[in-house]
Amino acid sequence: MDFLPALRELVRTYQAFDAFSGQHIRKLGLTMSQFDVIATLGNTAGMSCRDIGEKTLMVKGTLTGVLDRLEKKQLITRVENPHDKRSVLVHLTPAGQRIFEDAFPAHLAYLEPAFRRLGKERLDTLQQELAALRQALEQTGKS
Amino acid sequence: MDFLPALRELVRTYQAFDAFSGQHIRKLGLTMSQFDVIATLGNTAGMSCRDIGEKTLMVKGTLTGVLDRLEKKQLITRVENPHDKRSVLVHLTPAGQRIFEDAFPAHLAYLEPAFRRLGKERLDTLQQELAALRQALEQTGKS
DNA sequence: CAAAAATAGTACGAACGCGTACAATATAGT
DNA sequence: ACTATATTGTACGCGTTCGTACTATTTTTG
Repeated sequence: MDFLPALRELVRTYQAFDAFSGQHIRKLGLTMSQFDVIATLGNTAGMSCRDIGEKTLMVKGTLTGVLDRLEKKQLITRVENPHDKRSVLVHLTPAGQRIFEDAFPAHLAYLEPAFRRLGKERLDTLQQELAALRQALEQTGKS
Repeated sequence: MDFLPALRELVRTYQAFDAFSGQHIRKLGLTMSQFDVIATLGNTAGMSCRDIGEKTLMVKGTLTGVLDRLEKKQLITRVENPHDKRSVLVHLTPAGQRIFEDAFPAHLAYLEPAFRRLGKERLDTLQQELAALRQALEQTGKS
């Protein structure tokens, strides 16, 4: 079975999205990962690294570095979790909150036209087939 | 329009593939990028960096480093192109050729069961929808 | 309760990935 | 021919990504 074309298209499309999205975000002085963390942290009362990693799909080792740079930019703070001294709670600072309120809707508005071109139906189909492939990969990986 | 779920699935699926594929390739002492270059170079009489980059979707700056490491491993060589002194021709060494002949089919065989689970039809659909999304992204990026 | 196993986060090294700048060479335009 | 422009690859810095190892805490178990 010749799955290489589909595979190739997966990579190409992912990269196209990454380029398209990243181009906009870099203008705000952020990286995709940093933006992702800020978007995740918005409208929350603080999250552990573990939870952030789960949402953003970053492994914890990666997250440490991203948080370090966000902390240096004074967009987030790390405070000790009183209930579990192993973990920390990550919060947006007021400056981080401001970026969330400005940049997040702006970025959605930037992305929207591209996805609108596809239409809801095709987008749904795409999502389903992607999920099926992912499951196939994860299932095969286990066995 | 709520495109975030589809977007999220794109990223998750890409990462799932990357993890699944990379896991196998790392056992051969290669990285995905290195494997990609070797697979591209197999059955050719040598290619320029430009062409390799086009096939593997790496930007030239990235490629320089990957080629450096492959050269250090003595899997490729860089020879001057007599027709155009700006460019170099990248070849597989005999050792590189051996890896291509062994690892490339082995890796396809490793990937195949996962894709087989989806079936040809769903795979085709997936490819089409991905291509549509990519075009939408590229079109929107231009205008 | 004490030892063993799990969990949270950090530290670190290797490799990518991208943007920018740069040197060498080719190609166009005049 | 000569200059302006484009192309090829490298150099470099910043940030990400991953795997592995490690410390500090829970949590589980015997």
